[in-house]
Amino acid sequence: METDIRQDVRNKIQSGNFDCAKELTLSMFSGKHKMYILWELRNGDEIHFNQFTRIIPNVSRKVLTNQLNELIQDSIIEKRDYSEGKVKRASYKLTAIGASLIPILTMMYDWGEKRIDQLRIDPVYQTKNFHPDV
Amino acid sequence: METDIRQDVRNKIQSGNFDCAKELTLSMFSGKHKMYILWELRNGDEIHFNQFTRIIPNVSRKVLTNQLNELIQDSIIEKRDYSEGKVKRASYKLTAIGASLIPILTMMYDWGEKRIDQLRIDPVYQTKNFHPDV
DNA sequence: CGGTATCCTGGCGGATACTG
DNA sequence: CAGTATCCGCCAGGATACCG
Repeated sequence: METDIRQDVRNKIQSGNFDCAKELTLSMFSGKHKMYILWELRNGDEIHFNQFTRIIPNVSRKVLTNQLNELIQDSIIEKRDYSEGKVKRASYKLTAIGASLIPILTMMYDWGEKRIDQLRIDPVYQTKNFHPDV
Repeated sequence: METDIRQDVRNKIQSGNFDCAKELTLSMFSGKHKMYILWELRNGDEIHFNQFTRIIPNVSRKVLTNQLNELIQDSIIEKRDYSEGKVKRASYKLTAIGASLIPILTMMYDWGEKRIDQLRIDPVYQTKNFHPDV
């Protein structure tokens, strides 16, 4: 099996199969906390590592590091290092490429908001879809 | 753990936490073959089950059924049953809600195409990002 | 402070065979 | 034809502890 969509898409591209445009885009933010990270960075602000750990509910540092590194590898964000001696300090912000992804997230945000409103108003969804066997 | 983003988002919404708009949207097409399915349906066409099995590379019927059913539960697609006697026949097409998702996929497609072009032109990505440790 | 290193687990998705 | 049923392997992501 391969559930790693990033690796999957990379392999396709490297082997000359470029028929995966949507999948490439999806793979940019399909990690569990990536949308959250990108959303926080959307204004162009720099955010420090420990800020993320405080903002994102229940992320371990390992997982956070991992998500950030993947975003860096994909040229979506970039890291700045402020370390002095033993005290490390790092901040992250969007690259130009990453910034170009924000409109998509905004559309997704809008779509989701509207859909949530529908779901709150129309209780049919609750019974018909949230409990399909009723 | 819970990697099931659909369930995750549902739980949030049902428990009154509506702060997951983007995640809800993402959860609509984060199954492995869902984007492919939606893309094929984007014109409003009806597509039969076995057409999908031929179009999508290497899907088992179980997985395909599963992806289709999740999309139905989420009111993204709807099923029509043509069965006569023992011979089953089913087709699937977008709902209005599903159709409203297509512009997002289109944006993702466009973004991915542009990004792929960049990657083909700029070999730096190959060394710097596809092999981060070089 | 900002990471690594280890170990572990739930569940997605694949393979295969059976059914109406 | 269009599914179920069953079994299984893999890996993202969580917990925890250590490091410079």
